[in-house]
Amino acid sequence: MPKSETKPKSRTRSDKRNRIVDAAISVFARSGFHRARVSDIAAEAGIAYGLVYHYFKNKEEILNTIFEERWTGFLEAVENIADSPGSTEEKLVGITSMILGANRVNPEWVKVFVLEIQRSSRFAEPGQIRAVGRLFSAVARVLRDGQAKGEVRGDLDPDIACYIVVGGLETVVTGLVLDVIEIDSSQAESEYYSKVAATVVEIFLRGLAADSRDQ
Amino acid sequence: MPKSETKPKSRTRSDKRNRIVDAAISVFARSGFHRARVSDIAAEAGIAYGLVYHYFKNKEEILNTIFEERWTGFLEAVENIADSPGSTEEKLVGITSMILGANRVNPEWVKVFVLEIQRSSRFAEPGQIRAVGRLFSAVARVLRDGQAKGEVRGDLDPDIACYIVVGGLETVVTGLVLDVIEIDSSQAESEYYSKVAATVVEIFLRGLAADSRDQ
Amino acid sequence: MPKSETKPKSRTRSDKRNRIVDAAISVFARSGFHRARVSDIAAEAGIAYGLVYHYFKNKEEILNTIFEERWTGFLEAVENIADSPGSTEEKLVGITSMILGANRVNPEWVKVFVLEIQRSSRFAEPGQIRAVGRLFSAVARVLRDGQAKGEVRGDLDPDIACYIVVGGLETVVTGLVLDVIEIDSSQAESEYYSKVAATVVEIFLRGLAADSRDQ
Amino acid sequence: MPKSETKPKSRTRSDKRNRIVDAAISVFARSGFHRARVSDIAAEAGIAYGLVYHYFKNKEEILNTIFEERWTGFLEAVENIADSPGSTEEKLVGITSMILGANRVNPEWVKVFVLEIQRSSRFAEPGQIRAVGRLFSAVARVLRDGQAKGEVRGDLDPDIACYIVVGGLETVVTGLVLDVIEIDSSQAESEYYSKVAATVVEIFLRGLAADSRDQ
DNA sequence: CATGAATGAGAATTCATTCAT
DNA sequence: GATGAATGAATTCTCATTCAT
Repeated sequence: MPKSETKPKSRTRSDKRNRIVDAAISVFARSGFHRARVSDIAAEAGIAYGLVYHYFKNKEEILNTIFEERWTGFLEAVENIADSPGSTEEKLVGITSMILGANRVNPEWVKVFVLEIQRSSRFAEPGQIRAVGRLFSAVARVLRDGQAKGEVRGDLDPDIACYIVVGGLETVVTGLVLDVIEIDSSQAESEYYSKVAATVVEIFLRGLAADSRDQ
Repeated sequence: MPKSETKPKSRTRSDKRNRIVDAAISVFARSGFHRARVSDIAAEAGIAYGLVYHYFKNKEEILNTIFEERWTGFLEAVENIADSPGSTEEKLVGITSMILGANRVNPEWVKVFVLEIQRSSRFAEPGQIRAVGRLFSAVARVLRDGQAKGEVRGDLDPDIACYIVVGGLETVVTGLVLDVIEIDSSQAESEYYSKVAATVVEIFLRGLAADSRDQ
Repeated sequence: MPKSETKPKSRTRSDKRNRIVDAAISVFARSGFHRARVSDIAAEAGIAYGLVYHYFKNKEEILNTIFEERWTGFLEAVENIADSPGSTEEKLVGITSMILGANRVNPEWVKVFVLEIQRSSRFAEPGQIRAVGRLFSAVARVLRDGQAKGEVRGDLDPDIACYIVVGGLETVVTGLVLDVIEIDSSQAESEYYSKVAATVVEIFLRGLAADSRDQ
Repeated sequence: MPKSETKPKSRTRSDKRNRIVDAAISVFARSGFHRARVSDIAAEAGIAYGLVYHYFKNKEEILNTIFEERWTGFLEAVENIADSPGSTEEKLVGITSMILGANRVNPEWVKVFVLEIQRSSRFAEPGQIRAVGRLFSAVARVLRDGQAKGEVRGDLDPDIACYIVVGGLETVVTGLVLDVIEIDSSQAESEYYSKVAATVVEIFLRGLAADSRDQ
């Protein structure tokens, strides 16, 4: 066989697979999971659509893969922060920055996670609810630790409060994802994100009320 | 003959139409918009397949109708509270209670709104983004008014803060909708809702930090 | 019965019925039989569409009615000409004028006949083929009579020739119906029709060849 | 194992596509475009339902394809004759024979063209009206050239006369297609066609009138 | 590994027709 | 006669998934 070209045909295996996952993220972000066609994903990845079925059992498994492979890494980073020795405020700032940062670096990924994975029945499925639940748990743990250290009020239920923190953050992110929160063009984007992060944590920690600090 | 009770028959003309909308809410809540079949809705409503198309142009229009006819009423109630003469705290408690209450009275409606309408392309459509935006705006107005009255810190941007408030609330509601927030069986459900409402408003106003009050 | 108003409620019966037929002609001309909805016809007639089924068994029967009630009258007029004592040329001019005239007076009717009734399987249905056939037969009779009188060449088969005459005419009419034959704006419409009629008969009688007359 | 004869399998890639087109012609000829179901076409072609949509966007596109792919070839043959150096009579005989011959060789194709494509809105669509118009134009050109050469009377408008020629021919073809023109069983079919062709051209050139030649 | 032709279950939608009022 | 709500069969079209090459 004269097929001895020097083409770098190595790591072909996971190369294509990753391209499929990346393409799926783009397409899911653009069209949503249900509207996305497997052929769209293949076209975006530049491969034949039959190949998708070499790497994935079906369309749903792509979504699961996005979730498991990418979310898990993200989650571990969050849990690292949650279980670090810092103060509650430091931890919340860290988690908030991480989430907002993810949105800046890879908004499509966040969009898919926020709009597709979390929703639908998947949210309620054991495997994933546990995975999503880990985020809530991490935040709840931060709060509980804070209570133990006297940094967080003891009269609040951390298992409820964590929903407020994660949900508040998520909606801000959603607003950014959907371009509903308008970014003042007079300020650099990165500055705006800093401002948002500061606002978010400030509200969670010190609250909206004027008297809470002034008294 | 006990036939005298089966008699009323078609009374309000839009009797069937309402039954379709109600059925759609149930089915959408159960299966999600995409998975829901028109035939499911018809079966749930106890009417024939084609009648759905007598009243609605297509499946999507049912979703829009749910949104327009029911969300608008809800929104007006929220705006009434926002524009009432009460204190910021009273208003936030009012709005929070209203949202949590809606979830208690008609959880399917909230589920459809939270999981279906808000998502999909609809969230981004002018008409509806504006309608959804009205909720955010109403909360932002409450905060701005509070700033003017000195009840809310002046150093926070209400247009960002409103996302945190609405989002925090929404996620709590979602948690309740999806039964992820477990309700301690030792307490009555209604008591639990009160506790949740109090916690939510407390966090938004006074924050999580212990020192914010103690100092 | 106190219903003694002086409203001219007489001939109501066929009044509505005729309105349905007229409306159907318009709608069929506009959309074609298959695309035409019964509700379109009812709307055009200004009545409830259930009423259509009072007067007609189904949609097809409306088409048949148009055919039978209107075509028959037209056909009798043609047959009258065919069986009149005039010369062959006079008869052909008469028939041609009648067809072109019908198109001027009621183009929708002609359009429906040309495009809908004659086509489709109906052309082949016994009842109608006979009725359509009567037109061909009438023309064939004119030609046969002409042969007997020595006005028409005896070497032509009238049963084939009649197709050429009717078909040539019909296509001219179709061209007019579809506005494919453009009418020179410099001449009045009525003059144009006269010119067309003259051309048609002239061709049928004397042919296209220059030498046929010149010799 | 007798499997060696079932082997050929997919050869030309567009093998199936052509089978769909051929099947569609048969089904359209049998049932008409509107009555024809896509499933009928698939069954006739011996392929799966969905494959039709692999090759064609929708049912209408099949009709368009029949038109474009087959009509164009036919048209070019007609135009070749029209633009050849022969006499007017030779050209008309050539075109007539071509049309009658097409009907003998592939009556279904002619039937679909005559009954389906030409009708419906298609006749009025720019692209196709132009294509159909090319047939009329070709005949008009033959007549105009004949006038220039003194073979055709100069007092006739070729733009009207061409409708008569094409239309006369078409109706004869339609009569044959629909078996309304009965073929005398005493003569061979091919002879009959010759007779029809001769009659048609004879009428167009020399006309029906006895005196046109006798004088 | 790759390809994309082939399959067919599913779902939406249309609309002629019936029927209770 | 008149109305239009109600019915549901019929069809088109989509697209995930399989499979032969």
